[in-house]
Amino acid sequence: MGSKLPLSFYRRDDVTLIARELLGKVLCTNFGGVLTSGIIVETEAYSQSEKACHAFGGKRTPRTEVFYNDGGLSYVYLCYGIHYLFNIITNAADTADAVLIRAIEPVDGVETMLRRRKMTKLEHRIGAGPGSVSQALGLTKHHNALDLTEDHVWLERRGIKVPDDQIIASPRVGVDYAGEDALLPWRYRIAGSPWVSRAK
DNA sequence: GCAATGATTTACT
DNA sequence: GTAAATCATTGCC
Repeated sequence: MGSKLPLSFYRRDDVTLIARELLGKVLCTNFGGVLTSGIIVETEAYSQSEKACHAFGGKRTPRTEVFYNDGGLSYVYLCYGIHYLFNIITNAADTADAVLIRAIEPVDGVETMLRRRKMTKLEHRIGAGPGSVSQALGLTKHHNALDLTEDHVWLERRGIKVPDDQIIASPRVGVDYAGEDALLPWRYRIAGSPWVSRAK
C-alpha cells in the first residue's frame, strides 16, 4: 500500500499545480469495510478567481461553505439531479480553491465497482467522467466535507510517476457559461490513458 | 414560497 | 449527433 498524502499537500496555494500532481495518485474509499480505489487519470482545477467555480468571487452559500475550510476536505456535489461530483478542497481557509476528479483507473475493489455501476464486465468507461467516478467509489452527498486524512476517503502516493510530457492540459468542458474563463486550460489528463472520458 | 438551471451521463435517431 | 432524465441549490417574487 502507498502512503497517505499529508495535509500540507492540499494546503499549498497553487491549485493548478496540485491538480497536475494529483495525476497518478490513488483515490481510495473504505465504506463498511469495503475498499475501492483507483489511479487518478484526469482532474480539473477550480478557483474562486474564475467564474466556473461555484464559489466565484468569494460568494458564500450554504453549499459552498465547505470551500472555505482548510485544504484536505472532500466536496461532493449533486449535479443535474443525477450525478455526484467529487472534489478536493485545497489551499488555506477562506480561499475557495478545489480540484475536481474527472476520471480514475480502477485498482482495488473492481468487483464492487462493477456492482455499483450495474456492469457485468470491466469497461474503460467505468471511471470515465466525474459522475462515474463517484458512483464507482460509492460516493454520495453523505460523503461531503470529509477529512481526507481519515480512514473513509483518502488519497495515496504509490510511487507512480507521471512525467510532465505525459500530462495534457486542455480547456474544461461544460462550463461555457463562464465566458473567457471557460478557455483556461485547467483540465489535466494522462496522455494515452484508455480510462479517461472521451476527448472533446 | 416557487420557478429556473446546472462542474453530466445515457440512450436513442 | 441530439435529446431526455431528474433534483438540490439558487435567486427572485
